[in-house]
Amino acid sequence: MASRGPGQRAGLTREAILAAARSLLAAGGLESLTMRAIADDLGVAPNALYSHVANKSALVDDLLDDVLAEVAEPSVDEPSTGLRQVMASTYEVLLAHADLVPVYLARQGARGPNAQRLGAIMDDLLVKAGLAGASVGEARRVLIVYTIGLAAFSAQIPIGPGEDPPVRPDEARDQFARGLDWLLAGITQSQ
Amino acid sequence: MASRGPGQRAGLTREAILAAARSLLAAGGLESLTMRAIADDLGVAPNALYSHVANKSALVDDLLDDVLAEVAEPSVDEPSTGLRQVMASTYEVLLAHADLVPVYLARQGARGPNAQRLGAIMDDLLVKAGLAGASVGEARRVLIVYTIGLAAFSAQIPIGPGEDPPVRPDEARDQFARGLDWLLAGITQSQ
DNA sequence: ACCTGAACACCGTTCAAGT
DNA sequence: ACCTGAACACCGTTCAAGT
Repeated sequence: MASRGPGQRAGLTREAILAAARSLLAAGGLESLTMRAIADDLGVAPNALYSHVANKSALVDDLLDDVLAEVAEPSVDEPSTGLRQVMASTYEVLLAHADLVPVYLARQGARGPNAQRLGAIMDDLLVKAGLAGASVGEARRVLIVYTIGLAAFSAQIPIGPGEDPPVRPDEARDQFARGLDWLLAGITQSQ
Repeated sequence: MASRGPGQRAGLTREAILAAARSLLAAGGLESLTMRAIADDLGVAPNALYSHVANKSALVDDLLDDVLAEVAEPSVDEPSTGLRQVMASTYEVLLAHADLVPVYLARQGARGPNAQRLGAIMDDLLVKAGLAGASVGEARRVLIVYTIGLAAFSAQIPIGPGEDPPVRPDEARDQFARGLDWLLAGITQSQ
């Protein structure tokens, strides 16, 4: 390591920091995501990160919203089908980033631009399904909570009494789809 | 503080430690629950706790299962009503311990004796409702995930896009009940 | 068996200084 | 503006010792 003195640039970027955070998360899970580890991977002093990120919390917020960019928008206008598509895509994206799911749960649950975009899409479909007023927001929240919750369950984060055998990915997917159908049936038939 | 030397008893108990942990949690939330703070409240050195608790993780596990002891068992045999009762009671108990809800989510989600007991009760009701085989466990997990998820949402832990006004307790309760009805309708009608 | 003092190996974050 | 060194105020946990 040819060392830099103070004032010498390391070419640090916000995007480079996020990338390092992602690979750290993928490799060692949530508990290995520390500012010091990120700095270490980038060959930089821990406090150098604070020139590009306000604090760890803001960094994690960015991480969470970035993932939601991968969620596919529905390809049809029919409400039930459309909702099934967005929620299924969200579920798959969350499973693909299983290490982040506990963060969505414990933390605020993403409030960035991508979360906003998906929320608006869901609301549109719910209105098309005949919901109005407060029940639109209610149904949206129920669907989101259900999806993150099931993703947490499928992502090896055991919930509830623990005798059950470990869930296989395809079984988890079926289970998610079945519960989602239950919910959508209840939501649409209640109008 | 008349100080004790090494070897002198402080009258420490596992139950006293749990009580201190609970009040710390109630006062300052999850982030104020540290081994050192517990020790401080009990007038004891931090490492003294390790004579009564294996580690912080085990302590939190006990905390989580203790809360579930408050959940009321259903008073009727009719499956839908019984399930509505257990889940509603669980929801209320979780809301009464809002500070613990993120822990249920992020962490394993309780595997102690009380969690087992409630799981068995739910399974009984689901079987009475006509479910069989794998769908019993599926339905139970869906109901548990939904209940903890909605409790998290109601307990001021925002989930999803964030324009919504803060949810009032009674609104949250209504929302939980509505989604639960959706789920139960879907679960029972699918048989 | 139960507790203390001291220490280890960490955290996130701030501050002053260098270029 | 971007980075470093050093430090602050914390963590959970372990180890050796005292009674």
